[in-house]
Amino acid sequence: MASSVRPKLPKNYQLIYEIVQASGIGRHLTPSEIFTKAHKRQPGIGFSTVYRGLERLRELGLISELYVPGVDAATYEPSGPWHAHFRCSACGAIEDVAYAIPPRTLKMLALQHGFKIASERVTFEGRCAACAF
Amino acid sequence: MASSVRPKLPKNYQLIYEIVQASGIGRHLTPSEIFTKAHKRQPGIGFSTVYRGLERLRELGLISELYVPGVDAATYEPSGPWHAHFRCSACGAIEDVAYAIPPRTLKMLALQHGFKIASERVTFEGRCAACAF
DNA sequence: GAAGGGCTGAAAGTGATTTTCACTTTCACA
DNA sequence: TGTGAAAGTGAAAATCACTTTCAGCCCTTC
Repeated sequence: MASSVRPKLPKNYQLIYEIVQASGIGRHLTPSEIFTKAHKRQPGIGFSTVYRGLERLRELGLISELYVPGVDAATYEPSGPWHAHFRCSACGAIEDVAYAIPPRTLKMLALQHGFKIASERVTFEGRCAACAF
Repeated sequence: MASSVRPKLPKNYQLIYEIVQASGIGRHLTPSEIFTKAHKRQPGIGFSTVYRGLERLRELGLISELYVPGVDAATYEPSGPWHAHFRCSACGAIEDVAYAIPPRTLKMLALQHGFKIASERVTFEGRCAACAF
């Protein structure tokens, strides 16, 4: 389905979506970075539109939002398979990590505590390869 | 060691520490809640002192900081054994969950990616027992 | 072609956190 | 016990991310 038709998406939202897509999985953009990029392509676009767009796209599941401790802005990335994130406490880089908590474990925890788990967020912190030494 | 001597801690920081301790593991306080409590015991204490104290205590590893998506203030809890957190998307409650990613897994991931993991944060989201139905 | 809903940008508002600054307290050591 | 340096302090202002509001525009639908 790649860049399949999405006829109902207002063009500004489409633009935002493209920007986040273009950044690729593994890059993580803050709203203001997105705004800057969007503004280049569409001068006159407003801040609020970017926020609204991000919210909408998130609702639609097209992008996902990510809160990383130590970064006070939310960051966005294209939706993709579940994965964890790693943040280097030295250089601040954020890396994707192919890891998800096993479904069996989730089920067990949910059962134990009596709640329903809809999503999980896993973030590691430490030093990346470049800063590790 | 319980409330062991910590001769080097300025008394305001000590106070903050006590407040967070007193809240107990599993309770999660925001800086402004902490400020309010501190202010009762020590009228005249300033906001900045609370923030500074929290920062210091965190550096010392005496308390831990927790960012929960959907809550825009940081929250603090006494340091304790590693555990995950669960946030109910309906009522906003935050629960502790006794879960940590197995050390073996961490080691493997670290090896794979070439970084050193110092800490992990795991947050689940969904509906708590009360809201699940 | 008119009605109505969704979308828009600008600007003001909100609330958490950080910074600044001048003053006070604490501490190590002579 | 005196002394200077370093650390801690509170108030207020600044910053920063984000949200809300509002009046106008555009595009679809009838």
